[in-house]
Amino acid sequence: MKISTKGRYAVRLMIDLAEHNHGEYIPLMDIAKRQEISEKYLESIVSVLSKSNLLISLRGKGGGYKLAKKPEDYTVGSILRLTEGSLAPVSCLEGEVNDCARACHCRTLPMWEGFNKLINDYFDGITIADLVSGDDYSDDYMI
Amino acid sequence: MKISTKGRYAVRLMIDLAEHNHGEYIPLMDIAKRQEISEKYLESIVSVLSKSNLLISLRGKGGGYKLAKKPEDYTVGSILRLTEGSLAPVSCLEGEVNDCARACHCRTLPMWEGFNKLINDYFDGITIADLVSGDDYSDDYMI
DNA sequence: TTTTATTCCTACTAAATTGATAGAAAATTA
DNA sequence: TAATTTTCTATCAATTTAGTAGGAATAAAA
Repeated sequence: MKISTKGRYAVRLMIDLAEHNHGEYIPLMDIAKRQEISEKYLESIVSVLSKSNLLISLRGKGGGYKLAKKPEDYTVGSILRLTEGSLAPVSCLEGEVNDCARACHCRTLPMWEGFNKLINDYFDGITIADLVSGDDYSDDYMI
Repeated sequence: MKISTKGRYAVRLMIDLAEHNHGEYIPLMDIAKRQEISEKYLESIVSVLSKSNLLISLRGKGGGYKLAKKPEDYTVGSILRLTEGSLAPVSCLEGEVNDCARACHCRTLPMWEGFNKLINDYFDGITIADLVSGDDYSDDYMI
């Protein structure tokens, strides 16, 4: 039950972009160096964010990436759902409809549904703006 | 970010044992058939629960497994932590101390700590007794 | 005592996922 | 035209997940 590096690196990348959010495009290499993450690996992560228009990109000299919105307009949930594929804790909750044959009499389904809601609500309640400040907001994260 | 079959099957196995909790030992094959899970695979899961004394086992004819405690005395959290290895959403929160070099200035650590607490509190608030009844308790699971 | 039923133990394996790496094409600016 | 940067396609090693196989040990019953 782990958040993969894809999701974790994506959040760090978004925080980095928010902390250097001065209107200019920021080359991926700068972020990779600051975050100590391989540029090549970061590339595969940033491409997902870019294709979904969470970021604006520009090729060539002077190019790079910048935020498409204000830091407070990105929830961590939206970033993780994109990069992790889904935040559902069990695969039967991934789609719109639950096509598991056991669903109608499953003893554990309500528990997983409750957990699923808990996860999504938690991460949808945190924005990138909440994370850029150096303050420790841990108390706020505990419901 | 998925709960593996090990954890999910373990919970189903415990529910099955609770639903057939009449003092007799229950052979693993019976559970495997009812739950439609391979007996051989269930074996590897039940051995963890048995070694940790969550279950009482008896070999030979008339043998099998039965609960060591009342269903209401097993939290889902204790079962999942055992079978999943840990419920920590990031590896740096697995041990007693966080030995990640980035920990002291990590922007995301408080968020993961809050999430970690949320997960453990949620599953520690649900017992096997809560799951054996056919009623839909989903509202209770939403905090 | 033999048979039967069961857990317990060790080892193995296929498939999927994770976490990358490599090389080059396309675009943009200077 | 040169330099810089994103974008695209392909590949790959390590790890985890999910499951299988065979047999030894144990206990009860016939």
